[in-house]
Amino acid sequence: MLRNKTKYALKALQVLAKEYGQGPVLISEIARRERISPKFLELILLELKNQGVVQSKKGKGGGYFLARAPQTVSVGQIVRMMEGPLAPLPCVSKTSYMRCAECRDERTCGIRIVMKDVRDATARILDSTTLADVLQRVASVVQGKEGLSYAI
Amino acid sequence: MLRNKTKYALKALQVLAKEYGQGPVLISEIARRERISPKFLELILLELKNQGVVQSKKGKGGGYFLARAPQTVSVGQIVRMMEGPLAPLPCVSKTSYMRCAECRDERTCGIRIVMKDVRDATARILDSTTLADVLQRVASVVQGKEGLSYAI
DNA sequence: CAATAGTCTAGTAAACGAATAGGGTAAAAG
DNA sequence: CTTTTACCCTATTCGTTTACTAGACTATTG
Repeated sequence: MLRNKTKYALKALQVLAKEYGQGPVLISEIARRERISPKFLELILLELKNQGVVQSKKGKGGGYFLARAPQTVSVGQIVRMMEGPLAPLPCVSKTSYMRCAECRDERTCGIRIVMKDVRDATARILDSTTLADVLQRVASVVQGKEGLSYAI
Repeated sequence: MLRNKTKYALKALQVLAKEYGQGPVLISEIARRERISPKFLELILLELKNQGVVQSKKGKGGGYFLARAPQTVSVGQIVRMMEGPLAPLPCVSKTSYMRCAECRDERTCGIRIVMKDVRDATARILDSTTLADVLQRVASVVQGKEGLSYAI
């Protein structure tokens, strides 16, 4: 499960992607639109800024905006920033591999083999989906092109 | 990331799957083979027993054994038991759906659309992989049929 | 009955998660 | 140049979870 922090980061970036090229957006505006605690969101945006994903402007007319075009920011990048590796186990992570202390033979660890598949599938999806893609898929749903709902 | 508890549960079940049909295996034996704290493993096996995945026998010649054939126990079942839903967000879980409190319109939430894909991919892999499959894939690696290693 | 081996309840130290608090600093308006 | 607007940054709180550890209890076997 993703942390709230990660979910909020993605929601905020979705807003900034939508407003991309139209000047800065206030923290309070994002918070209002996504119903997130403004103070908590501030922390999150600050972290995204330190990671170089967004930029900010102070004073009147200030706010946050994407540092790069929405087509160049993948969901995978953001999730890794906020959450750490995508891999279900550290021993299958490509970006921050670590062996399991107790594992005798990594090569023949069945759990690892399966979890590597999961990691690869997750990475394939998240790394190939950009903020622009996300906006487009939302637009498709609104136009009734994509799956309308799904059974709980 | 999976918890140690989940990883240990899967490792223990892998051992029990290998020994399936050959009588009970001692907690201490599993702990030794997988280098897990025996006391912690005890708690985990107890939980698996209460969930009906394994059975036990007390006294001399006792130990734990699988309650069902390895072909009928999926990794997905075990992960859900120990970890909860596979879904990265509660609003895309099929087994324990819950809406996000702050979400205005779930249907047009971009994050949700992407995370639903991740959930589906994960579930497809974990629910279609049984303990027997895991053993077989390990055997394949030992025989040099499957990917020998992969770059870190 | 003694030895074996699982059952079950508690406890605990450390880390984590989700905020909240509040003063600091830069930029623009007047 | 001072006020207002907004972001900047550090610290703290508080409840929950994680990963164990301890130890007494109970059933089975020989």
